[in-house]
Amino acid sequence: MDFELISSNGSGTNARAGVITTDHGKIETPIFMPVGTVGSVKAVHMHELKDDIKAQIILGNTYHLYLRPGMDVIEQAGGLHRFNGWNKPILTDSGGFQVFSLSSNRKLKEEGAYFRSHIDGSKHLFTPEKVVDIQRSIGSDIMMALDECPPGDSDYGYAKNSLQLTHRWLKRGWDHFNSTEPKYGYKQAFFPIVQGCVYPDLRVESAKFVSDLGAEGNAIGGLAVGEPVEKMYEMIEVVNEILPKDKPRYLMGVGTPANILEAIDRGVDMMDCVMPTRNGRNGMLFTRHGIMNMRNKKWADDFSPIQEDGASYVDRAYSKAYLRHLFISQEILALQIASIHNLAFYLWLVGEARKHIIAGDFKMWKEEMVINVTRRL
RNA sequence: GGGUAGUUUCCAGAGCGGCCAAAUGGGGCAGACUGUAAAUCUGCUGUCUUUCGACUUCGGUGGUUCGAAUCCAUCACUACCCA
Repeated sequence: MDFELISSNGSGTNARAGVITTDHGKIETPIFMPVGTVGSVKAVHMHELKDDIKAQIILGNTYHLYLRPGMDVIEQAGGLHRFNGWNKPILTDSGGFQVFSLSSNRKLKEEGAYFRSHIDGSKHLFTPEKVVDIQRSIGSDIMMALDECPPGDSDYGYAKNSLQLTHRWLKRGWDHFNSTEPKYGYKQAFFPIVQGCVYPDLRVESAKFVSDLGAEGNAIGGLAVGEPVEKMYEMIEVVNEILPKDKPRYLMGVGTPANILEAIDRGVDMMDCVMPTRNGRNGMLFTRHGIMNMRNKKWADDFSPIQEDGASYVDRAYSKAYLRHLFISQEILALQIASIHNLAFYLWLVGEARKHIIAGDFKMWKEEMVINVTRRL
């Protein structure tokens, strides 16, 4: 994996534009990465992902793919790219987020995280090494370290202990990564993850620890997990002050359109989030003019296009009234339209951000766009 | 023409003398959702009131009772069965 910085040092902003090159193609940053947990971006076909949404990289999840269909199937398929038909870059999360989201089904020990499967209750152990092995089998272009993602309201003591465990795991995962080989003939990168909750000194310590590994890219985790949004922005600033400038920075699991713009402003290059797909399936549409809840009655007789100047063909192919009807009728097409729309918007948003970074007027454009995308329509 | 069952808040449907403004489901209205156990979850859904609470409702009318959606009489209507 290679990262080329094309533009940075804009006035009043730390925003950067760059290009990541992987064996499955290039990624223009800043980039938003649609989430395809079990190997599928929910409700969206691969051709829509490529041609309509213009996704450049998608996510998969180690925990979910390991449980189902299992590594034997993925390996027989020749890796996830061949299995799901996505021949562009794939990044896999390690299962670290499931340490957080499935906290009632897991137990943390020094050796790793013991999970009970949410599917059948069976017991599994995820170690930092095993998670690397699984991601080797999946064949993701970028794999993530196993970490503990503590809740946003964790106290300092918990955060400190958690961070130390994450760092010990990180060292083990990194060593294992460096002593193993890819299975499918193309290169894989390993991203370590900065933790430390909302405590600047822990974030600084973690950012230094992570930077010292010299990985090809670095991630910021443990944000947007319940802490105030201003804390999140502060932590991004603290961490990006330390993370190497010549490596991509990946802010994990963020966020709203406004969050994304603010993160880019603070020097983040990569982001992912379930929000455009999940909230889309639940009737929420993000646009450059504001947010629409498509189930609201006010759209019932609004026959104007979903978004006249939208980034996807669905924006002009269907009306607001029709999309509302589909949601109210619980038609599966509603979920497809909303998912395509939201993802296309997210990709458009980061694409525009990139243009404005290169043009040098990102800051001004961002200030205005943050107001627009936050508005309720 | 005869018989039987029934008529409850938007719909379906509980309720069988006080704990009923009335279960439950649906529908409706709104909200939430941030490295996906989510096509999910939450709230509201007679009127008035910020709350407490007050008021008007269970086909119509008239009774019984301290008290009726619940018991009685009668009228109207609906469904099914037999002619």
